[in-house]
Amino acid sequence: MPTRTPVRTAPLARATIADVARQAGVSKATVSRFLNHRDKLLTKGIATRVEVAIAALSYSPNPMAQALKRGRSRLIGLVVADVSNPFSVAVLRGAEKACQQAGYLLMLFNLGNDSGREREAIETLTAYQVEGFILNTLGQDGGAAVEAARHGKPVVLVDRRHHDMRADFVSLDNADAVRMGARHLVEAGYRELLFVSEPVKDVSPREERKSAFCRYISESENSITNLHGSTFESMADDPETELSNALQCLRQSAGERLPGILSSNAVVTLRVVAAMTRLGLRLGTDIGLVGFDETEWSPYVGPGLSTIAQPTDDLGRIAADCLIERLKGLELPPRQILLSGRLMPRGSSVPAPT
Amino acid sequence: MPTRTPVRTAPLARATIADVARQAGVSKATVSRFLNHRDKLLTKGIATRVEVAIAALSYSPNPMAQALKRGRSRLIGLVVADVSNPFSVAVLRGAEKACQQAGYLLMLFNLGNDSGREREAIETLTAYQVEGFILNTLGQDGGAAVEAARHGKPVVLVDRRHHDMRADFVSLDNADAVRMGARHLVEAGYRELLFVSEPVKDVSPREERKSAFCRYISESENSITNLHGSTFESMADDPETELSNALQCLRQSAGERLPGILSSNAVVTLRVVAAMTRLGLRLGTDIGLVGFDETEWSPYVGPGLSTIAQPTDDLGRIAADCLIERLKGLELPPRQILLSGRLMPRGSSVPAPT
DNA sequence: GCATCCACTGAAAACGGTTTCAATCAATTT
DNA sequence: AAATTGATTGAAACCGTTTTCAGTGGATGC
Repeated sequence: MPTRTPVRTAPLARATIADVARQAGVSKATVSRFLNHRDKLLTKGIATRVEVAIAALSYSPNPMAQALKRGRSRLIGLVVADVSNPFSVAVLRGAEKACQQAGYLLMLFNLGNDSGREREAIETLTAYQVEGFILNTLGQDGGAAVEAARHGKPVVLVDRRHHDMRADFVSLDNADAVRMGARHLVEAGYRELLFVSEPVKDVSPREERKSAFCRYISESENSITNLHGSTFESMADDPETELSNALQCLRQSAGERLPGILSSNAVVTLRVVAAMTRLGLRLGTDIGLVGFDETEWSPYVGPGLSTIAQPTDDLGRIAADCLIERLKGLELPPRQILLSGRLMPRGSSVPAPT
Repeated sequence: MPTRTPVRTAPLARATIADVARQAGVSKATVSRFLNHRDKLLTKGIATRVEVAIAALSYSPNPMAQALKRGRSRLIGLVVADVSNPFSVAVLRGAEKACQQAGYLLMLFNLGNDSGREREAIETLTAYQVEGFILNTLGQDGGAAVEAARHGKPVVLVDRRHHDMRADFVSLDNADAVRMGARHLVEAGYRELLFVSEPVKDVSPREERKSAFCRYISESENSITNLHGSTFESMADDPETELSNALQCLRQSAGERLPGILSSNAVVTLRVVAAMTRLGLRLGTDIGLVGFDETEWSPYVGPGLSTIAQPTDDLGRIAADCLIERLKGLELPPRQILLSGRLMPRGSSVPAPT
């Protein structure tokens, strides 16, 4: 079936409000009033005349001109650390849906893990008159974001916190999630625990997860016999061999204890899996593994990866909703919204039957 | 270390060209000339006066106003079938990089696999005066895109073709890639071949891959003894059980031949893996598998997934470059750019040693 | 019957840029 | 020395909206 083509040939240039006014025999002001206050202000007869003119020309107002005049653009800026990170994509999807429902459009800026471009991102987006920001950024240079906030644009932070900024913050409850993962490993029988993360630097979720892990260990050392924990940050230059070494060390220091790993996100998890594969170690039986971030492939690598699923769609949606509330004029001290994760136990945290 | 704050307090409202003109003691026109024709037209003294005024006010022109006046927005619309598809994301990354280098900004519209929103996407994007489109869409309703083209906006198609549209087209060389994958299975010893795809409908890459598969089979039946092939499209409602049944059938009709599967993209691949896991079948030894789309997790599911890697970054980059060339005024009949894939052989296409 | 009020509507001024057109002025030509 | 030229610059119009301000008319109050 061929696609049906419109009956009239579409106008080559978009119709403007002046065209509509002429067609309806009214002034531009009247057309504008029809659009913005519907028929509250207009005589019935005139209103319908405008209506048919609009339909006839299939007119829709130029958002650029609207933005210029009213200073509002119906645009929301989303700055994302790395689109190839499934977490960011999931947040994007959630935020997008919420924005569309509220009549906003998302303008995406991907940092590609290049922290230097954070300022550039925010400046570009402000130039396009975005009304607010959803930031999931590297945090190296909070300056730009602070400046945005000072320009009066509301900001919502997702996952990555900036302590020196007064802004809403939406995130996984990292402390709770870490506890959940670690406790699961312990209950499964693993006693020599290792937390593996990318370089912590100042990236807030990494800090929080790492310190929550340390806290869990020191809190549990007394009640759980033979428990031991340590942490490892893979360096940027050669994570492969480093990680292999770390795993070897882990097994040595484990002695007769079962070693188990808590990895701080999906890419780290994959690196751990890679290292174990290289070393010929079996997931679960040789080393237990629980990783942050549930993905569609988690069930199928090795015996299944145990993960801590983040409510990514909710995070994105709630972030967008927060922002939109602020745009509607909500005045409130900065909120902090923490959502809990969900443990997805699978084969990678099941030790060999003794 | 605290973030350094600018010395002067930043202005609450963005500086306008009028502010700069006043500060420099010149007219708006002069400032505009400085911005657009640099110092080609201006006296040295005036140019520097404008320059310092701009720096002092940290002025940058309002893109909305520019877009309104010149009718060009430095915006490119990217419509994507589904951001959760890693292929789309990879294309997005490539396109984004190319756009940024050329001074364009990408405006993303995600269809979320909802074909009904294709028209909405294009209309929204044209409303924002995007100068051109990169389309990776469902193809159900090419009408909107055709209309966009008629409005004079250049369009580049990625991966999904619309036969009734005269536009540049950038894609994987599907026929070649299918041949590569199928031949690999055959050379590994698999003889009962099954091509698994999502519903083909009118989605061009699915069509192309399916028909290329059939062509390969019929061309090779003579030269390769005992070769047999068939195809399967998973339906929308219950792909799980259907696929399980299909696999059972495959093994039955295989007889003593080794069964092998060619799957049409990453999500199908994962479904196949899931079905095999449910049925207790081993990848490679029980059924061979080669799947379209390389991902970072391919090496780690089962014995490693054999894949056909698409040059996704290149696809995105080239698409963007094509579009930008058109925007610069290049007049040429529609081009068709096909890039070849790369086979990544892994354990899932290695039969058990006999 | 005339002044007052109200409800609608149109003309015009913004918004922040770009571009055309005209004006100025120094330098050159005659 | 007067006229012509060319290079710079400013004033004003315009892009497509929204919004203020003023004006029109009919309905009401006396």
